[in-house]
Amino acid sequence: MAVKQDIEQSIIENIKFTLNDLIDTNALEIKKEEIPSIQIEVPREEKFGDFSVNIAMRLAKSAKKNPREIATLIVDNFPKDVKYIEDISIAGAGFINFKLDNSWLYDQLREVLDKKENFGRFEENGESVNVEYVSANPTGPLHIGNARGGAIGDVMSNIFKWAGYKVTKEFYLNDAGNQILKFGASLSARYLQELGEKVDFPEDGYKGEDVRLLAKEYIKLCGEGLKDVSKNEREKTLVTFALDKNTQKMICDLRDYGVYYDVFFSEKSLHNSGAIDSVINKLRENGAVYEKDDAVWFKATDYGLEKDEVLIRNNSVPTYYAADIAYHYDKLVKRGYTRAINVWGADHHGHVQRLKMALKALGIDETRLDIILMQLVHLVKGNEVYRMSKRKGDVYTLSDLIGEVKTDAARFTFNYYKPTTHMDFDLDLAIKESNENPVFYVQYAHARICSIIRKIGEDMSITNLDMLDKEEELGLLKIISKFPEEVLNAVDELDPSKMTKYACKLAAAFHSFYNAHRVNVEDERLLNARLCLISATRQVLNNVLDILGVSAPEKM
RNA sequence: GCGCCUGUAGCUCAGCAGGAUAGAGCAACGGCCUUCUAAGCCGUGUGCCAGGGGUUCGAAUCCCUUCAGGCGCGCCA
Repeated sequence: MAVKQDIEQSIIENIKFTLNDLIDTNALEIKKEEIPSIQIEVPREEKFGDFSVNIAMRLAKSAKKNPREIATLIVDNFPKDVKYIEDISIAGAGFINFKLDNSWLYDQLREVLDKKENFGRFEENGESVNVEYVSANPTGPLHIGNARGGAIGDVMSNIFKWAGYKVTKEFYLNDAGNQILKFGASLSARYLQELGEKVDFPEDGYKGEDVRLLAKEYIKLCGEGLKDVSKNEREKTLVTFALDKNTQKMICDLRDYGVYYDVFFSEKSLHNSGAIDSVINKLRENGAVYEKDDAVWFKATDYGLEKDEVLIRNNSVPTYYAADIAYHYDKLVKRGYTRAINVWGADHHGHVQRLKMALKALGIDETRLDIILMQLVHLVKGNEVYRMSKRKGDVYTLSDLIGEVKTDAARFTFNYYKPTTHMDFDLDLAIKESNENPVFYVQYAHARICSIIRKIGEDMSITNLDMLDKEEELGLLKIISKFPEEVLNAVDELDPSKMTKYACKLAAAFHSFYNAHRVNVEDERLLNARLCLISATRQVLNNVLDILGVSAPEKM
């Protein structure tokens, strides 16, 4: 627990104590059960102190008293000599504002220097979370939407780790189903075309150049032997070959992008292992399944959805939906993760409730599954709009992207906006103005600190911290103290952009300090104190950049 | 038609478990390097928080409704 959280907790406890006291002495005529949860916040304006509580206003109605009157009662009866609290005042409609003495900031600084790369990291909380992201069809290269999903998922995983969860990063490989059959037919057609045969290309096939290249490559490596085998066998062989190629390529591209996985989970394995049948049987036992038109249906309407859904088609092939239910059963029951987080494109939102209700029908608490729906990336280049369709083959790929924009900049940009933001990604701008990307602002702060420390040496003793009393020094310390709660906040909101925004705030506070004061001063005691301050700043910058998977350069 | 997301400064976006005078970056303009990295700092301006109703001590924030944009509503995934 960090210093700041301790203080907040102490204020809350003391207010509860005071309120109970006031009720016991009939100064406040309310029931103890009527006390709402006590909310504590940091006021926008410095002059309102360090912490603020609005409990007086919230009690006004039930206590039938003017908020300021209640605030006065609380303040007058608030315990004296609570650690760090210097002054309590009442302002506005009835806010109770707490002003702290600076010693808490110095304690905070000591804590950063003590915990170092673990400052902001929470102890294991016993929960395990499976974070699944990108999960693209391996029928073609990764596109820019996958790039956003990769950045969000990877950073969200890191945030969970810092917040004390045991994390598994997972990629769901969609290597089964209809689109694989289409992929096979496309490959087969290209294969035969390459060998000079006149065959029609399937209407809804994958028209991208990459499919032709895969066929060529197969011919080069394995020859023309598939010409005379059955269509079925040719397609199967080519698909196996191509999926493997594409999957390897995806893994490589993602690695270049700083995205690594713990588990690649194959959809096909669910079909082969009987997991799908087994989960459908469980649904059947729970009375959630019926048969109609030779197909097997899930009674989704019993769970508040608009219409029932097919689980097994009349050709006896399970749907993607059925596989996905089995997949999540595997995560939440067989593998026993306490939570599952999926990063999906917004075009899949219709699938969210369906999946959750199926889990409910299986007796699983569906709130254990959270879906981060990210809005699609709209790729623009000047006035041109890129349409991304794998089947048309007009794709701006992830490897195109990291060829033009540095990984650091791309990861930072994709995490600079909340997942719900509809993003326009202007390529010209991203490339041309890459120097204006806030990532450089943050990295520059880190490099600057390194430069100072290189110059004056790393030796310091953690003393004379109370010499840090300038506005910019205190401001920097306050931002530093916020880091742990920002981590928790990002987890609660499932929002990785909290981290980039925080990194920018921290860098800004440092740059302000840097321009206002020198570290390398005559007074050795002050020099030492400031060295502690920038050293802690560098540490926290390192920690937040670590979460973001962005490098912290020592020189720029 | 139904559902999800979005609408805040010229542009890109924060703020949305109701709270004090609505913020930041970019762009524009004016300052700041003979000493630690000017990829930086300091200062200046801008808002019918899409429109309209409601809820209450108080609404950008919650509810209803209208408008605008994006995305869904397959025995595709």
